[in-house]
Amino acid sequence: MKRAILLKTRQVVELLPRAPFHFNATLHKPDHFPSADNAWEPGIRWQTMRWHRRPLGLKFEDCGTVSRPRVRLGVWSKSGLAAAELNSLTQEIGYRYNLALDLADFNRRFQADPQLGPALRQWRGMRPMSPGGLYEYLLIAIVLQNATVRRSVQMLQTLLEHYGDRLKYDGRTLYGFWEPAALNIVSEEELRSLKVGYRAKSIQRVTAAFASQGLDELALRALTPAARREALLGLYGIGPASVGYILFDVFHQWDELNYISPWEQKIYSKLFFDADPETPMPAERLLDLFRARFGGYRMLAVHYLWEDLFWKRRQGGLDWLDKLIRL
DNA sequence: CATCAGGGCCCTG
DNA sequence: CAGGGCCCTGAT
Repeated sequence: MKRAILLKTRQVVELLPRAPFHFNATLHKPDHFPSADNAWEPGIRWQTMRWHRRPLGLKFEDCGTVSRPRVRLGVWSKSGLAAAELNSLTQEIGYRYNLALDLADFNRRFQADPQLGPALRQWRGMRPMSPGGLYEYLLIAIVLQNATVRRSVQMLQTLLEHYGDRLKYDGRTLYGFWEPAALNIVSEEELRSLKVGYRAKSIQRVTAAFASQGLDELALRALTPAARREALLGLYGIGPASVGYILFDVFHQWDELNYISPWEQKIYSKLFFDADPETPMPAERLLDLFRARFGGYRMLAVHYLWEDLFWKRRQGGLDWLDKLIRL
């Protein structure tokens, strides 16, 4: 096992998200598969992150309320960040966790929706979030493809163990994602030996896009949605399902919902039509419903109901859902 | 034991 | 634009 890197310098920043802000429903997504780059307990999330090549350990602590939100962010590093670095890091975290997102229009518009209204009240102030950058998300999307959840978990774990950093901070040891350049020199054979299968080629080519072709996440943020989609679809191994997730989670396109995969189709059919998962509604019919009911915020609306469902699943009793997830 | 499909995507015809 | 093939794994 790799030796752990000790992140011994801690710096603290106070974050003030725009109210309303729901700490736990923002900082923990029960539908995400578990991975060793983060940990959560109510009121606290630990998350590793690489910023300007430095491996960091983050700790978010809830120190406020939904209407008076305050988050203490601990930043652990090897030797401390300069003020400008800490500042740019804080900006980026604000972006990735949508801390400044104004939900007023969204909340107003759907408060009376018989299905969405109650979820908006229960999870008032929840935002989507994506702790990693585009590169990390692409890797996660690739290991999700055509695999059961358990296998996806295994593939990411193996990749983190082989190419990531073991980071020790705040009494925990978590893995940090590798720098694309560090993986760019690895052969397809070596990757295949880690049992990622045919995904090895996608991993290599996506990594090369960052490490040697200069793909720039910030530049993609500045593109129009259509150009951004096209650029992402141009990446080898990235198709409509992965792009849909990325445009929403990484690029914050709240109305992005144009593709429904078969397993999601079953869940949506049950949620919105109470249909038996064995005989789901046609995906087109679901998409029409979303357009009509949630237009402008299609995926954000569905995100609230989806998270609500997966929080409920934690309490147990959703056998039909457990069967569809098959951990 | 063998067979099969899974939280897709690429490539071919 | 439909359909076959792809790595591996656990379920059947």
